[in-house]
Amino acid sequence: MKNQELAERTKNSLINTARVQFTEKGYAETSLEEIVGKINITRGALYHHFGNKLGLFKAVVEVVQRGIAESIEQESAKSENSWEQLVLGCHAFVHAALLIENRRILLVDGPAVLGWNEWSEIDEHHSESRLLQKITDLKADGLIKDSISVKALTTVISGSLNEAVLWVSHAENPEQAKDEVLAVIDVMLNGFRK
Amino acid sequence: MKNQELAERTKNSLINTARVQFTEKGYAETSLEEIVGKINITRGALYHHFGNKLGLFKAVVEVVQRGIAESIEQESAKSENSWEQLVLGCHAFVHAALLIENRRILLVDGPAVLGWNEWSEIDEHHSESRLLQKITDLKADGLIKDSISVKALTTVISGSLNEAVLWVSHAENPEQAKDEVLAVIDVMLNGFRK
DNA sequence: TTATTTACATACATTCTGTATGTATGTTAT
DNA sequence: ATAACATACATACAGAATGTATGTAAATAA
Repeated sequence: MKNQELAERTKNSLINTARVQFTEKGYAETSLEEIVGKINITRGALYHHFGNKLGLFKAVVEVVQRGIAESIEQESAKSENSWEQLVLGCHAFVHAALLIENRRILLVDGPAVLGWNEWSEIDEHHSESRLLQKITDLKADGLIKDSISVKALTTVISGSLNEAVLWVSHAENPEQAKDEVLAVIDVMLNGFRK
Repeated sequence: MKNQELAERTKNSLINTARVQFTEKGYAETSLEEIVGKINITRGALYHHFGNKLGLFKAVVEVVQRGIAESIEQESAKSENSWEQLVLGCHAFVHAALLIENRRILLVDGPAVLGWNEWSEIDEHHSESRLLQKITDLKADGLIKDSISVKALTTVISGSLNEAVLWVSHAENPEQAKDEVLAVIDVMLNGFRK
């Protein structure tokens, strides 16, 4: 079993340093040599474990998504009220997505590099699926206006959160911007309530 | 003046075919040879006129943005009512962004390739500035809830529209999806109304 | 203990972008 | 009208990056 844990260690090292590089320079601008150089191995190891550059990126994306989903889960569990859980979840997403180690991969490069189909497939296993589930429940409980499509609403909310995070992160005063954005989101969510 | 119009023709050809290629294959996956090959010139001409690959992409983005902005302008002008103009503008954006020749460049590659700063700089000269202006006016006229920040609201609306378009374009039934999304957007906008 | 798989390294082929240079044609100044 | 210059490209080349094919030592299985 010494071989397996060695492999596991190299894979994790690759994912971790790749995440840093992808975050700092973006997918296209990071070379694989840059990544393997940081941990003193060669591209041979990388190609052995991940097949190609995209394979490594997907592995990084998985880690990022898992982290976000966990944050949301944790935060929204702080309330018993179903509607409050939605609000808490949205706020948690904003907080988590704002973190440097998540932002670019989650909001910019992820969708662009992987393309819509592959991206939403991954997304649906994580944060977006949580949001969809919550909204489906709220709709079933009659807490959301009847005229509204659950999937369309999920999309609209998700999109607004994404763009909001990007704006906040580039605002002159990010703290204030975050407050403003969260306030707008609260109003928005309330607008969908029955 | 014969030289100038020749140059203008080549530039337009490059922009047009580049737009097609960028739309079909994305920025990273299109090679410059592919573009110049289609119109039987060499990369020399391309580099002469646009400096580099990014320069050509920016030129394409400008064209796309201008088109979208014009659609919005035109549609929203169909009403005298200020609030209706906002709604019409949002709907027009959805329609325009859904067009194949705009979608990918506007919603996926544009922001990812150019990065937030450069993208918003271009965006602020076109569609986003129109939206911001409209919302600013509505706020000044007391038609929007007081607690809401104009810039944050603009961001939220813009983000929801973007994501909505992407979802509609990949839906099994795009026509229905579009109707659903527009309905959600109307509800959302109303939620911000005072 | 021999065979085979695993985890890499090394070497190489290919494909891009970008730059430097060459050239013919158009434009301007005298 | 012609010399000087600028423009609009084409051509050739350098450099970087991905991906693939092959080699190898260590671990594991037979």
